[in-house]
Amino acid sequence: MGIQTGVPANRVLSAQEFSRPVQAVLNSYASLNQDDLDLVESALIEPRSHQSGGIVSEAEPRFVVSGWVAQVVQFADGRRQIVSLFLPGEPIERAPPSSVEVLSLALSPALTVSGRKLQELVGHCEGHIRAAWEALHGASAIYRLNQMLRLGRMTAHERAASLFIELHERQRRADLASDDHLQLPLTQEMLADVLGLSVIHTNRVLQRLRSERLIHYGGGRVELLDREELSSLAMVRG
Amino acid sequence: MGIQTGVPANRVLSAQEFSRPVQAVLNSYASLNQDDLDLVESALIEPRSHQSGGIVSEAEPRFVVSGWVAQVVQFADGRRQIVSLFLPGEPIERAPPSSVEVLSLALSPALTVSGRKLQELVGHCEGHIRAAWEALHGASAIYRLNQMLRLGRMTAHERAASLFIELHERQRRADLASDDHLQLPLTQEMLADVLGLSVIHTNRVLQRLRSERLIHYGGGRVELLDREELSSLAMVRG
DNA sequence: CGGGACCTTGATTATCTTCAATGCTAGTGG
DNA sequence: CCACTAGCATTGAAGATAATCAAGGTCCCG
Repeated sequence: MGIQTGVPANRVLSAQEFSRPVQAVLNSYASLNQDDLDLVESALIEPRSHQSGGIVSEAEPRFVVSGWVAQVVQFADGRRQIVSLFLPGEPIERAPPSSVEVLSLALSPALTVSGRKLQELVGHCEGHIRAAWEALHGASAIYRLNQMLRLGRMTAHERAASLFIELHERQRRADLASDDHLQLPLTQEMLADVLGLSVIHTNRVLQRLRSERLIHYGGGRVELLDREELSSLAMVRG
Repeated sequence: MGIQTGVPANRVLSAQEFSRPVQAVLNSYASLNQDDLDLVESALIEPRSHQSGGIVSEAEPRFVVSGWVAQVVQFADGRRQIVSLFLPGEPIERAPPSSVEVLSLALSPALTVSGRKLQELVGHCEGHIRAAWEALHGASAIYRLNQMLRLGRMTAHERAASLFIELHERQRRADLASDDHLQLPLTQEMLADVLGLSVIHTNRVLQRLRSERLIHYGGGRVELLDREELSSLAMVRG
């Protein structure tokens, strides 16, 4: 084997355990009945665990179960851009075969499962689960669009607000966030690579958001103190 | 009918005429035989013409035949971002159903055709035309990635170089560009909205590229005077 | 000739990056 | 327990990059 793309999860994990976030996300798009939930649980196979910084194979469709995965582009001169993030419950997209190398990396210790079998089974289904599957895969296009708008036309301050609002919503779908908290297992350097900013400026932007009492930041979590204001910065509305 | 999404082309256009760029682009991905070319010609239907600034319907898959089409996001405060461009021969992507409104607009007077029938026919095909169809639709993911990298990590100077290199390559596929020229039917304001820059800065970046003798610019065309240097700015290599 | 769309210029300000240090905390080995 | 280290967060100062403001200029077209 050439590149390390994760190892079979050594601890025995119950299928129930690692299918929960995927179930929750699907359910958030179209409510699933017990049969659907069982289908998901039975179809998610081959858990693999990835060390922080490890490459996640894109050879087959995989879902993130825990930890965060990102598509990263690294330039020759050291600049790096995180093109998209994949959170627990979300499918890891295949990178386009491009002139630049795009790698899917685990940003923290992570666990993924194969969605190959689920994809097949859902292909033969109708109804809610099919709709949920399609909405789930359509969502990544929305996140990409948001990311494009952040990088293209928003100020640093707005970018951070927009990202936090989006990440919060995504985690709510996976049932992994409370009303006003979200997990953020990223160093400021990684955050900078998502936002398209220098680490130092990222740090100052976070400080400003804190001093404006819009967020609490620290310990790998963010608390949204003023969703109104953050949303308006993110231009979700006017 | 609510929104004007183009009118049936009034002049009688030969199918040959408006299928040429699509044939050329497909052929650039996997060389087509005469049967394939005929298939494309016979399957492209319902030409519609769009005035500059007109909305292009995304209700069904359409190809651009002439003129440029763009996906545009407009913010409440006037900021605008062109998220992606569609050149002659290329398929217009469907925008994700998102919280922000994304419109496909003709940036110049444009002509489009429906690819509905072609999509169906290719679905039953094997071989080169199928491969070409898939490569064609995969290409848009690459262009999106390039756009993301431009906006995220490149300087204004690099962004412009990268865009011109990309547009030149895309036009070459459609057989619409010579070795070192490309069409650029955009005002500097539109260019600014693609590059994520102010109009004024865009203007200065163009001047710099001219003064460095990397391009000639004007008359809706760009001449690439130093592809080596432009490519290296675009970080296609080193 | 007047108007409008587009391009260009200079001056000023804001935003963001870079460079160079410093602090903090957790882990490691003596 | 105490250096010692490594990774991460923070700070200040300086400088580059890009936005904004305010005019002009050009060209085309009615």
